[in-house]
Formats: sequence, C-alpha cells, structure tokens
Amino acid sequence: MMTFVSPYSKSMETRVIIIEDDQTIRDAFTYLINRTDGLKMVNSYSSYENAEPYLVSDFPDVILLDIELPGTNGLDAIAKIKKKYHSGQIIILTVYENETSIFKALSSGASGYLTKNTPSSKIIESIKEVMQGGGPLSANIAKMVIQSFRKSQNSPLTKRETQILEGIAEGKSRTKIATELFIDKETVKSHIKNIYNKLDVNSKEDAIRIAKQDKLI
Amino acid sequence: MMTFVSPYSKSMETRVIIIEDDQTIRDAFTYLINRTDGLKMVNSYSSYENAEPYLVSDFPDVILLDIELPGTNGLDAIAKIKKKYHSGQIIILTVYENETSIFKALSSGASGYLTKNTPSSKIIESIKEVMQGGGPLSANIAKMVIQSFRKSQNSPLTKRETQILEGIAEGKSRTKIATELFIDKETVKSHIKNIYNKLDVNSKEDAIRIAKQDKLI
DNA sequence: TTGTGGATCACCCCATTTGGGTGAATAGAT
DNA sequence: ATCTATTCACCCAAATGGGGTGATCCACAA
Repeated sequence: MMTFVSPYSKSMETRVIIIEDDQTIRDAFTYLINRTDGLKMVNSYSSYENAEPYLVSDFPDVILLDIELPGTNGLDAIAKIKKKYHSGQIIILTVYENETSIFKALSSGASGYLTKNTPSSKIIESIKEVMQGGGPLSANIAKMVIQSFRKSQNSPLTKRETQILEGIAEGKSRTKIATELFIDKETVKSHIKNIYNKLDVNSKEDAIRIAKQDKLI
Repeated sequence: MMTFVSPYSKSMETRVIIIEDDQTIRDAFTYLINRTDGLKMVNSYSSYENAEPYLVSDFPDVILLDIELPGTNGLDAIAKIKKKYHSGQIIILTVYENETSIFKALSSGASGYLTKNTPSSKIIESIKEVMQGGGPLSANIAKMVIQSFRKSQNSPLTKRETQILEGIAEGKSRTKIATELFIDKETVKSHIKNIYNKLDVNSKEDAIRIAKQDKLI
C-alpha cells in the first residue's frame, strides 16, 4: 500500500475546514484560523451534505464539526467522514455538554471535544495539539470524561464480592471464577447470594446493570 | 450534616501541597506555585507516609501527587487520601505514561493527570481549572483517554451481531435478548453461532473478552 | 467477652441456559 | 446470479444459575 502525499505538504500548513450551520461562528473561526501562522481555513460548510463532495479535495488535516447540524447530525457525520476520508482529525464543537453525545462522538472516532465558548487561544492551541498527536478536551468536558472512569468510593460490596461481580460481568461462569480465585465454586455461589441480597436483585443481568450504574465495577 | 468551613477561606487562596520524592521537582513546584497570585504551597512531602499526619491540618484544596513514590505508591495513596481527607482535588504528576495506571488513578478519584514535562503555565492553568470544577489532562494523556473510548471502525460483526454481543456482555440471556429485539430466541442463537465463528471462540466469556479487546463493543 | 461481618465450604432441588449439530426461507446488495 | 444478513426450526446433552438451609474459621469491635 502506497502512502498518499498531500499536494500541499510542502507548504507545511495545517489545512482546516469547518462544518457548522451558524454563519457567524463559521466566519469567526475562519478569521481566527487564517490570522494564525501555520493554519489555513480551506473551506467552510453549513451542513455535512454540503461538505461531503469536497471532503477529499479539500484535503483537511483538521475538521471542526458542529454536533447540532441540520440534515445529517454531527454524530452520524463523524462515522461518514471517517469512512470517506481517513486522514483528517475531527474536533467536535458544541454548545450542549451532553454526556451521551460526548461518548458517542469519542467512540465514533473524534479526536477532541470543545465547547463553543472556548477562548480562541485555546482553539488554536487545540488544533496544534491534535496535529502533534494530542487530544484536546475542554476542561469541563475532560471533567465529565474523568468522572466516567471514577468508581464509587463507598461500595456496599466487599473486595471479594466486587472481584466476583467483575468476573460475572466478564461473562465468566461460577466454575471459572472459582478456579481463578483458587476457591470452591460453592464459595463463589455464596458470595453471589450475598451480592444479590446487597444489590436487591436476583439475576446476573440485574446485578451487572446495578453495579455499572452505581459504578461498583 | 454541617458544612465545614476552612479557617483559611477568607484569604481566598488556593492551598496546594505536593507529595513527590524528588526534592528538585518539589522546590520547583513550590517556587512556581508561590510566585502565582491566589496560589499557595502550604507544605511539601517526600512520601505519602510523611504527608499523612498533616493532610487534614494542611487543609489543601489541591494535592499534587507523584505516581512513582517510595513506600505507599501514588495509586494506593489516592485511595488513602480520599478516605482521610475528602475536600481536596488530586492532580497526578507522572513521568511515565502508563495506560493502566492512568485509568486506575482516574477510577480511584484523581481529578487530573499531568506529565512532569508539562510547561509551568499549563500547571498553573490546570490547578485553576480544577478549582473551577474542570478536569485537567495533558494533551497526550487526553489522547490515551479518548482512544480508550474509540470503537473499531472495521468490525467483522454486523450491526445485528454487535447488538446481540452487547446484550451478552450485559449478562442478558438469549431469551431476554430475543424479547428486546423482537425476534425469536432461535434467531439469537443463530447470530451467536455466527459471532463465535467470526471471533473464533466457543463461549460467552471468550467472545466478550475478544470483543472488548478489539473494541467491537 | 460476645458479637458481627467476611470468607470459606456442603448438600438439597430443578428450571433455564448454553453450545453444537443441521437445515432452510427471505430479502438486499454486488 | 451469488453472497451476506437476518430470520426461524428442531435435534441433543451438559453446564449453569437461582433458591433453600445449613456450617466453620477468623478478625476486629462493642
């Protein structure tokens, strides 16, 4: 497989495009980008549909993408862009800080997530970060992402119970869990009974759901 | 429950402590913090054991914590600090960018994660971010965190198969999955057979493991 | 000292689940 | 016209899961 070299590579410029329905914001970003050395706003579009035919020929290094978009929304646009044009890094712009859309965007392949009120110096910095292999996140977005990792500090479950519940959540059978923990499968069963009591459930499925919901595992 | 008000609150200063075994770094951070308006380095310690008795009386807003620490390592220190002293935000300092230690630190309750080569302006900025409820992450750390969310773009599984595998990973029975997808349980079984074939496994557990490992779910 | 909670194990029951086999109909895309 | 995705059917036997009701041992606290 050959490496495709940008026809613009000698210019050393970072090529940026923006897909955003608000013209004022488009213009503001265009101004901001173009007045910065090393950055160039190649084109701006008001919807994914408008941008789609030019994705490849624009040859962008960075794609600024609004989430709230008419037609194809930003979330779906990420997947479509990734399919049509692999080389660009996508940075999401948003006004709403919706937890699920953040995670969907990141899992679809966005490289960064910025709120629109981010100061312009930060925007430029973020574009440069992404070009250097970094992952820009606004402080508030980063907080949400960090919190998504955080486990409950006061779990009702003991260490052993947590260990066993983790095994269950990994789809392991009681027998397998017992072997891995060097205990009898009857012991595992006892622990599971205690877990079910504490969580007030009576099935694997419910236990896993509650445990993930309360961040016990 | 009463709210405990800091005896220092009228000063409006952000109280910082650092736990870090390298004295040069300790001194550098102390200098950096104290020369910044609104920040004050209350104390610095070379190990968690040394810091532990003063955690409460220091009343820190922000705790800068090294991961590679003699005695109690930084990861374990997070949990102990959280137990002894709830009010402070913990920012991790590290030279090594180890994926698992990042996630362990965040799940133990760290509010931010910075590499030691972070420029001093960024450090100050991060402390302020954390005080405003943000979550500071170095660009490279943020990238790793973001990538941990990313799903495989070219999964061997179809949408339906992915859907069913997700159900399995949530501990649901075939019957339950069938009901939720409005299809027969025999159909679910067929899909599972295809999933097992594609992933080259022959059990729930292995399917889940491979799927998570390859980020198919 | 007497609990209480955590972790360990044993044996009862039996419905449900799981994994493997083989085969087939339909619709949609290449 | 072929391939894939999706749907369903029926065979089988072993394993698993959930609910009981017990017991022992140990550590740590009231």
